Amino acid sequence: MSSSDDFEMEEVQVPAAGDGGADGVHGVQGDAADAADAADTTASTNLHAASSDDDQGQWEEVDADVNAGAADKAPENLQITLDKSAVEKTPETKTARPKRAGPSPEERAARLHSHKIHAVALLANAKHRNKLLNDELLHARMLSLVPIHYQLAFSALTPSNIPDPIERSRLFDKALKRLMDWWRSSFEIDWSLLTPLTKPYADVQEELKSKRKGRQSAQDNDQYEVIRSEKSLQKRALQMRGSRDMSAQLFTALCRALNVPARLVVSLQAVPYRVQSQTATAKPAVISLDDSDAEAGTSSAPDTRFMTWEQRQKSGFKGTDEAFIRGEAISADRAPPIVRLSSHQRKKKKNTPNKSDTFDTQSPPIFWTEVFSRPDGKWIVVDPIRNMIRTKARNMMDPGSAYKYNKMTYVIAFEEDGYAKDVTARYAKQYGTRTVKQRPPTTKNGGDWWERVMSSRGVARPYRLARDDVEDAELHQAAFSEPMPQSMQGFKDHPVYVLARHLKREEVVNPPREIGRFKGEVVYPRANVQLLKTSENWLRQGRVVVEGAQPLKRVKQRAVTIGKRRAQEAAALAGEEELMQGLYSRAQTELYQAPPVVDGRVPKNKFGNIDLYTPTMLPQGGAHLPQKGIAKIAKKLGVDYGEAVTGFEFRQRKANPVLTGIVVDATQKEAVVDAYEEWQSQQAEKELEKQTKEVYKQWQKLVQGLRIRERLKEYRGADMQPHEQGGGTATKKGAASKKKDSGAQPTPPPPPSHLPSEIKQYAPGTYEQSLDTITKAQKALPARTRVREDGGTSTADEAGIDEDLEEVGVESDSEMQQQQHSLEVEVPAKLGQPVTLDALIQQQEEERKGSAQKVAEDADSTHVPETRLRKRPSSLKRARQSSSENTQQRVTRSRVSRGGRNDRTMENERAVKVALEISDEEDANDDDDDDDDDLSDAEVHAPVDPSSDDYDE
DNA sequence: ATGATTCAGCCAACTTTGGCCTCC
DNA sequence: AGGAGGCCTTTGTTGGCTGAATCA
Repeated sequence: MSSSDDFEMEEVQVPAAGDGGADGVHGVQGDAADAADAADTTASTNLHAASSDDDQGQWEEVDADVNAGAADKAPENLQITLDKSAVEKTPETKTARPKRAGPSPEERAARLHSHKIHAVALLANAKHRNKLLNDELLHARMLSLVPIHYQLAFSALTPSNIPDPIERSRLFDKALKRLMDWWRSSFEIDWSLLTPLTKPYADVQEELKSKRKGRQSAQDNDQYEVIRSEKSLQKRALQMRGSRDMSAQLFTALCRALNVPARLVVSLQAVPYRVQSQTATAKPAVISLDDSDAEAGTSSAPDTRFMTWEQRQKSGFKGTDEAFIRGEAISADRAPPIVRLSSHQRKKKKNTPNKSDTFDTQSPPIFWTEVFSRPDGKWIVVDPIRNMIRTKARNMMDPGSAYKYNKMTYVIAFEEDGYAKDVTARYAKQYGTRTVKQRPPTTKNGGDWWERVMSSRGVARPYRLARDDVEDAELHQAAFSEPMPQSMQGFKDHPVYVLARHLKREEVVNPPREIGRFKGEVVYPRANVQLLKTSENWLRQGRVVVEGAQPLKRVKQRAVTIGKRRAQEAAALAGEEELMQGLYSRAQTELYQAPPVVDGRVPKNKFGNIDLYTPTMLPQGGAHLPQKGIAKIAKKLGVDYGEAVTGFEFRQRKANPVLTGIVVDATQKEAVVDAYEEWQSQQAEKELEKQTKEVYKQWQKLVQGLRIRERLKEYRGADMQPHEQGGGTATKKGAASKKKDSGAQPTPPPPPSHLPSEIKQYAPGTYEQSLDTITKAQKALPARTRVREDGGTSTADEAGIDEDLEEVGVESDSEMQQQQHSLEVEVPAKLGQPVTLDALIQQQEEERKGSAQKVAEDADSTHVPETRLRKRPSSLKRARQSSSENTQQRVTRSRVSRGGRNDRTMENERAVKVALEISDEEDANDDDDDDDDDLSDAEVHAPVDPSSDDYDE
């Protein structure tokens, strides 16, 4: 799909640039078509899409040139010439690569993780394989194959037999050599078996993708040598046949069987995490082919890279092993993928001089053996297949840049005891220049990932042997005796050498000892590179620059804060040169010694506080009390203190000190802390007291309101809703019910909410007063309410209020606290949730009664019950919410009381509910969301919901 | 052909002592 | 009225890295 976009884009652009040459246009299309084949992945899609802007820019530039030239020349001529060049140039730049083609941060991370996981998995695999090699039966079987005199040659090499270590060493080598010869002639390498070499990341992704799709991977497991247990090894040992890797492994086992300490060495072929850069690696001629594969994720299946040696023979590939491993066989064997690979390139490769037509086995292996020479006290490398012993290990095993799919990055040696050691330095040709740089870089805080892996439990030997020290020294020597890099890139991040140009802003070579020159530039030892900091930064580390020290380097000052910025601007205005700041090395600093506390006086800085970036900065005789709010106490006590600045926060280009407690005279510490703790407990008490008071107050309000209500009821002698009469109070409810009940005025006995006429018998002021009180009580209730979802109904709570009223006064403090607690747990969000089942049941109960009454009073209004039904839940809900102070204990009691419910309690319940309902409606504006069916609301706030009028009649 | 340089894009480190509003 | 304390809000610049393109 992206390719069609590209296609269109090209077609539009070419004419836009003028009457382009036919060849040029064709070229563009062809390339676009190639891209169509290639652009399978979204990544490449994006890359192509991203490139369009750049292309456009180029075209625009061309146009500008046309215009510029138009003044001098005839436009026709111009169009032709410019167009030609433009067309020739554009496809090149376009298809070559978009300008910005680096992997996304996500892909970068994925690559890095893949690399790490792969490396660790390979390490674990090798560790396991190494363990299998210790199998005693395997050893016995192998020994049974080895002629006895080979065995005796080793066992005879004792210091008592041959006292001269040199002679012993010579004989050891000789015995080893003979063993190798025997092995080479006896063990048959099966070249048809695959060795898992490294692959480009894109190839791995491709492979995974096809696996996910369920497609059978072209390279099946039977192409690999599957080792399931020791038995598999024993079988191959008896057959004396297997892969080249198996040869190395079994030879290691054989050495161990012969009581010669032997290591299994493996070069881990982890998927590279870096994008293969064209310039970064020395690439063989096939590179354009391979790269296109990698980038576009196309065609050539990964298995081509792993063509077996047998396949290779059939294919008639005549190149060298090296060329074969590099993947050149692909071009000879398979149909070339759709990439631009000119034929002369392929010919050239085919014409590479053949070393031999037979399979030469000189390519570096993935597995090999190290044998410990006791007479020398050293590990020596052996490769029976290539008949190599004690050869310069670097030249022997490092595939260098010639092998694209055999990369030496981690070389690990597993000893018989299962512990591993990184011996890469012994084998890598360019350890610092190349090999180490292929590993994930060390992070600032996380340290060296690979070091951590290699020092982890089960990998590194927890104790050290004498030979470890010898070897470490040797490896160190190997790493540091590496010749100087031959390129500028080689010096970058080199562990041994450094050029001045690669120094970072805050780095300096001190002392600047010259150890060589590279293209006229002085080469310094990396060991002499020092990290510098400004004096302020050293202070943040608890150090100060010693007096008289001269900065080792001066750099431009960074102006991040407004203050610094202004200072710089002022300096610029004054014509002064840029503000510079000096950098100092750690050696130029000393530990900061704060002025001591004298006579209880804490020394302070110019801001009136005390710098305490590190614990070492605490003044002598001082004590740091980090408690929050302790400064107030110290002040009250009259103790001198300084607020401790432990860091800074940056906001809006300003640095804000982070104050963490105070510093006081150490002798005052206890007094201040005691006072602080005392104050804290007082505070806690106060807080509790306050809360308790508040709870009492609220209860008081509620109880008062209800008592007033009770009294009103007594006045009336009936359970009525005086306020519903409407009149001067004009509550919403009243207004609503007035309208509703207008036709049923004379009908006795009316339900509480529908008897406006009787209200007139009471003095309106009394009603208002009582209503007001109840409303206030209601409002005073905490905002956080509870909606019970368990078995207990909230209406039961309300029913129980009357009984509970008597108990309120005797609630103990602990119960109060529990109330507080339970209140805190409740989630206000529940306010808006639907009514519970209990509430619905209750509501239906109400409904039954209500409709009976309603039928009596308002025979023709069939909508009313429905209205009430719709209205009830919200009212109930609110009522329930309002009475939320009821604690768990109270609820329990209420449930009990529900059992003995009589008419009177029912009445009370209803009364409470209605009362609460009314008061709620007084400030019910925010309830509109859940009460979309609230009739009275609709009437009072007229335009809220016109449709609700329909329910009215 | 190879390596050096340049460029673009991106990320992460660096920076290092207020001011306003509310509550008590 | 005044002081204390909480809250506001997370920048902008640049060094350094990577990879591609271009130059030598």
